[in-house]
Amino acid sequence: MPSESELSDEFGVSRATLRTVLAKLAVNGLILRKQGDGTYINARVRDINAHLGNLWEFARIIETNGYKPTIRTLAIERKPASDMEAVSLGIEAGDELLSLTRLFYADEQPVILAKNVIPIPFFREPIEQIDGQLHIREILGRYCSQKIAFAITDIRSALISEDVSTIFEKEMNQTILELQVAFYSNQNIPLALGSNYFDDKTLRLSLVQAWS
Amino acid sequence: MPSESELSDEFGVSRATLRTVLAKLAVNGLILRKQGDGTYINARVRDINAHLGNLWEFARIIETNGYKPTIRTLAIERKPASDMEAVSLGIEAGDELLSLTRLFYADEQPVILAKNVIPIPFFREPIEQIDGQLHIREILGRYCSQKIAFAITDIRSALISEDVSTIFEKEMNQTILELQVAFYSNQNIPLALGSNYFDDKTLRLSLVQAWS
DNA sequence: AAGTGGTCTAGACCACGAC
DNA sequence: TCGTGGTCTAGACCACTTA
Repeated sequence: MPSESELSDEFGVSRATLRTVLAKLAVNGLILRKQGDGTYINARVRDINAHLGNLWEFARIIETNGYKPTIRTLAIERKPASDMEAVSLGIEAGDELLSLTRLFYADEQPVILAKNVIPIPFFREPIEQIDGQLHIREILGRYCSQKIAFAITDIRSALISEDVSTIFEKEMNQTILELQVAFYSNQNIPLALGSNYFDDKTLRLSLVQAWS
Repeated sequence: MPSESELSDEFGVSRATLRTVLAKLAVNGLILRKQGDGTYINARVRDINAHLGNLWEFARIIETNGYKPTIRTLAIERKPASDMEAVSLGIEAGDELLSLTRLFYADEQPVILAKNVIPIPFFREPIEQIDGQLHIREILGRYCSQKIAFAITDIRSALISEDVSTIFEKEMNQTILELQVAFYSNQNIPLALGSNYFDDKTLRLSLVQAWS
């Protein structure tokens, strides 16, 4: 790649500004930087699916695995919060939640079952109009005026449960990945929870870490 | 937290320098920054185990799960590269590898079985002297003069295999996490591979992602 | 020796939130 | 309105690689 000076000239910005951009590419390992040498594009990382800034963009993960992603909304409904959900969300058990169940397909094969819950009080608009194709980040933004600042994910292995095995058309005794996510605002308020069942026999879940 | 100006005064550095430090804390979600308001410490994230810059510091993960970590070296030996290893490492099948098998304990309970392989030609020192307590990064640094620039990890679920179930003292039919890692230099040269079997019933594997 | 990225400075203005 | 973080500039020097 061209040097920092050349690039900053080309784009008409200062070198400091350009460096902040390059730094963001570097933490994802998309470019490799060598002092005294130059900057190189990392082809190996370019084709990896989850860069852990977009771990929850399932459609993108499916796509980079080489499949055509489609999303089917299985259910949008109200339901009371369970004890565990209430604790995680900092609300009372029994408080109303919006529950959103969606199924992601890789080509025609169902591969990710995604269940999300959002406390009803966050909604500023009637929940009947929700577009099931949207990412949680967009749903929280559009309908709740909330912005996700960070997310904490627990990754577990599990035996496929009966309902999931039916949906995925897999035999029991198969294992899957369970991704339990909690999304928070920059006020540190829990905004939403996600329970995701990931068919890791069909899709690769790859993460990239880079060090400076 | 004090404002950027106060902190830069206190430490006697420019505000730009201070901001690069704060930015690193922010990508791990350790601090939350609000324009027009201030910077806040994120207590929720502080106690999480894997910040994905240190996903492979297993001892640290065990520690933040509330256990005392200990490492036992099961084997340090030479062995020929399998076909798959050869492809991943960009060498010929049959080329010699150093194979390092280690077992991580949480208190007295074995929880992570870590197998690593490094091509023998990388070593600049006799391999008999390797300290089994070291992190791969340190082993590659000290004995091979190689620095890890980035790593790609595949996360999978699996049924516990017979040997692992014996080591972990678990019943068969249990599931575990399989973490397949490849480490690369900033020349994009594969340096080492890791196959890690992670008892996710005992340890929580948590990841944090933060957005600006 | 020349060119690269890494670090740092001392300013400036803007967007935003709280008061 | 004031103070915050977000963005940006135009320079400087250093550490390092390559030739």
